[in-house]
Amino acid sequence: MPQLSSGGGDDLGANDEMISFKDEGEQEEKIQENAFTERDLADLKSSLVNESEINQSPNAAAVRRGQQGEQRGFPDKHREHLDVVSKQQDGGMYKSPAYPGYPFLMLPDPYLPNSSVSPSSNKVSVVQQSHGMHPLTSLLPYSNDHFSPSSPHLPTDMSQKTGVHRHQSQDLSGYYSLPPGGVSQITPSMSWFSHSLMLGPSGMHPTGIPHPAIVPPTGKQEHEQYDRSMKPQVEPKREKEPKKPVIKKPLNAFMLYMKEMRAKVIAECTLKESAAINQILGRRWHALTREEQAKYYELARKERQLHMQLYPTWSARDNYGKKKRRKREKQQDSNTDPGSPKKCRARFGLNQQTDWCGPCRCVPTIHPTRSAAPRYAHDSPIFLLTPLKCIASL
DNA sequence: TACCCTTTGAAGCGG
DNA sequence: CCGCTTCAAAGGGTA
Repeated sequence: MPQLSSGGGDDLGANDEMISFKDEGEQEEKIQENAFTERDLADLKSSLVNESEINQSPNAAAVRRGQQGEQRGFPDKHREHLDVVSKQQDGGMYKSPAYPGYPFLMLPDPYLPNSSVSPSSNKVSVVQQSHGMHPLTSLLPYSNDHFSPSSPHLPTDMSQKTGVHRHQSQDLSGYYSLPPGGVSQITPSMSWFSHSLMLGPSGMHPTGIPHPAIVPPTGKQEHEQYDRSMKPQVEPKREKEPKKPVIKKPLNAFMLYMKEMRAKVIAECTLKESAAINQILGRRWHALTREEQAKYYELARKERQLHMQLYPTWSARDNYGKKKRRKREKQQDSNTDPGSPKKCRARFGLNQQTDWCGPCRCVPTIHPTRSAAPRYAHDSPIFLLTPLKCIASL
């Protein structure tokens, strides 16, 4: 349990981190709260999953993955629960002084011309709640940050350029507010893509608006994604033979969290190495309260829904093999020797961890067994006995 | 230049 | 169903 580890078990992390965060006091507060809210969060996450599983959507999203029984929707019962959460988030965590240091409140409103900008937040998504916009939407890489009419990233001539009437711009104030009838009902705010769910031959959104998840199939694509893909590009070259763009995976909750918080962590600790930053972010992620995590889970879920709507035929498998040989493959190769500490959990089982090798017991992240990832949010390691306990026991 | 590192979560695959 | 793998972001580090 991360909360446990954050209370005392995370000492290891604190030691090796050698960094003091501004939200330490805040975290202590959270720890107390977490002591009795873990199950609530589990329930919440479970409900999020259930919501996605129960409500069948008759539209393209359902068509896309209906065959695999994937179901993303919102039964009213659960949505009410979500609404409560959402209200708590909107009115609570974003406004309440209980989270004085929460970055969202510290970030300037990007739509205010004189708004001061965080020194290192140029690239980070900015969450803002004013203007009737859902406070979470701007975390979405392909949300208002790119589509808002006042966004500096938006090529104002895009619609002219592409001949697309972007009537949806104003409606994006609530793109991800879920319709009463569930996801299957495309909200007016989502109608900007509902009129044409089918992708063009190139995978580009039919509107001509480059979806942030679409990246050029070049080698650089991995680092030229959401943000840059939205910038106006004068590229007569690409007219030649547009290769099939790569549609990236939608970001999960933690990725959204990282995307938002990276700049803050970098600013606080002056680290730049992403591996180290990500370690910190991972610990912070576990230290988040249930509301805070739920926000990102919900956001990620909505992003998946949007992604599903935009690319009904896309599959995560489409991007398999896009990257080069991975580290784990090499590890596997090196682990082919019989004495290797491979798959101890599979060999001995959870009940016989004493038989596990050292790496299996105490190296949670780099060992292959880490890949036994929870399949659903409610099975998040937060709520399960995870190798993190090894860290705490060291 | 290409890959590694590092994190969590989602999805796909194979047994 | 379970275990495992891959990919998603990011950018300094490394070969």
